[in-house]
Amino acid sequence: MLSLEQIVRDPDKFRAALVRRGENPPIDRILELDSSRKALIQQRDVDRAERNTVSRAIGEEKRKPTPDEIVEMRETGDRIKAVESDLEGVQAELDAIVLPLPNTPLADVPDGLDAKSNVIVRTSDGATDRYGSAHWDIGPALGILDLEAGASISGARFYVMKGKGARLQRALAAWMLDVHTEEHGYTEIDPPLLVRPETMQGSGNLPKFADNLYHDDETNLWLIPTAEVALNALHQGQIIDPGVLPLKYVAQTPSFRKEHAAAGRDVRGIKRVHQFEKVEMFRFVEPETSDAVLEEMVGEAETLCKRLGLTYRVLKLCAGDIGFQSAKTYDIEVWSPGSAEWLEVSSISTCTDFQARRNNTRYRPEAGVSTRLPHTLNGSGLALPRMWIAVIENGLQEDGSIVVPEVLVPYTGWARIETL
RNA sequence: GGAGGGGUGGCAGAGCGGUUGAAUGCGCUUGUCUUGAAAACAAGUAUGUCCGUAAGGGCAUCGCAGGUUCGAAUCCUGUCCCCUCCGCCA
Repeated sequence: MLSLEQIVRDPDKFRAALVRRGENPPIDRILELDSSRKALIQQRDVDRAERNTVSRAIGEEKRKPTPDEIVEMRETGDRIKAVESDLEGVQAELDAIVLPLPNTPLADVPDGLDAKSNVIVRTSDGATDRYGSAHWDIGPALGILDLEAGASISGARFYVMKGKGARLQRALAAWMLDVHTEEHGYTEIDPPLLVRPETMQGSGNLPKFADNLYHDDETNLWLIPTAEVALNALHQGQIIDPGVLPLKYVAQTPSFRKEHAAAGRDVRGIKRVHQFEKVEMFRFVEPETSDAVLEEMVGEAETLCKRLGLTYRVLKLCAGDIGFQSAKTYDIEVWSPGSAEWLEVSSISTCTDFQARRNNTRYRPEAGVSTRLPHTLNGSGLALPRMWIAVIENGLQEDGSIVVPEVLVPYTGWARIETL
C-alpha cells in the first residue's frame, strides 16, 4: 500500500510515478476524500472529548447524571454515531482506491510500458545459438516426465515427474536451499501453503489478483502463488526489535497459480503450469540498504546459474513491466536450447516499504526511538520446473542421455540419466 | 467433532460499570551515591491518529467486530486465536 500521508504531501510526485507504470491514479479524488476524512475526525473528536469530560466529572463527583446531562449526552452520542458512519464511508472509498494502487517505481527503473522496454543488464558467457530437443520430447523419451498422466489426474498444465526426473528436481531444490542457508546466510522456513485473506492482502495479491489464486470457500483460505506471500507475513503486525534486521529467509514451497491471464501461452511442456516448486529468498532490511541488497540477491541467484553451467542473462524490468508490489525488479533468464528461447527462472524485487505498510510490519532502529517501516525484498532462487528444463535440455548428449551438472551429483547420487 | 478454561503494556500479573492508558513486580533508560561496578534511592519507559512551525493538546487502542449505557478493560452477542481433557487421525 502507498502511504496516504505521502500522497497528500506530494501528490504530483505520486501521479508522475504511477503514470510511468501506465496507471491513471485518481489522485484528486484521494486528496478530496482525505480532507473530508480529516474534517470528520475532528468533528468526532470534539464530541467525544465533550462526552469524556462530562462522564469523568460524574465519576469524580460520585453522583448520578442529571436528566439534562443524560439528554444532552444522548444527543452527543447520536451525533458521534452519525459522523462515524460518514467517516466509515469515506474510509471505505479511500481503501477501495488506494489498496489497488501499485508501488511506485524507483528513479533508475527504465521507462516503458511493456517487456519490449526491459533492459539487458548483462549476459553470461555461453552459447545462445545452441538448439536441441525440447524437454517435452526428451522427458517422456527418458521416462522421467509424464505429461499425459498430469493431464489425466488434474487436467491441462499439470505434470508428473518420475524416477530420476523427480529425483533431479528434488536434488536441485535441496542444493539451492543448502547454498542459500550455508553460504548466503538465509534461515530456512517451511511455511503454510494455505493462508488467510489478510496475509494475501499484506503481500499485495489481494484484492487485485484474486482471479489468479486458488481459494477454498469453506475455510476462506487461499493457496499461495509463491512463498513470498507467507514469508512476507512472518512478522505481520510486529515491531522488530533493535539490532535484529536484516532478516533473511529462504523457503522451498509449491506455488499455485490459475494462469488465466496467460491462457494460450507456453502451453507445451512444463514451462507454465498451475503448480510448481520454487525456492524463494526473502529479506527484511533497513531502508537505506535495500538498493545494495537487491543487487546482492541478484548475485545470489546468478551464482546458482553459474554453478550449473547455464547460459543466462539479467534483465532490468521497465516501469510498466514490474510487478504490482515492486519498486524495482531484475529478471534472470536461462537459455533453453529446446524451445530456443530465454526462460525466466527468477524475478528479484525490492518492494520498498509497500508490503511492510500493508502488513503493519515495523522495526525499531534503536531503543527509545520511534518505529520505521522496513523494506522487503523477494526473489526466486530459483524456480524449479524451468531450471529442470534447462538442466535437461543443456545436458542432453548425442546418444540421448543427460549429463547432470557436477554440483548436483552429491544430491542425485548419479551423474547421468540414461536412455531407456 | 464433544466438554471446559483463557486472551490486559517488552515480560509476568492485578483490575466492585465511573479521576484506569491501566495497580504491582521484572526488564530497560537516565540521574543521585561510588575510584568503578553492584546495591539502594529518584525519575522515566506502548502504539496509532488528528490539530499545531513548535511547545503542547484532543481522540482511539486491554485479541477482533458489533451492542447496551450519560459512561465499558469490566455487562451482552458474534468471531478469531491459545490451552486442558475426550474422540478421531498422518
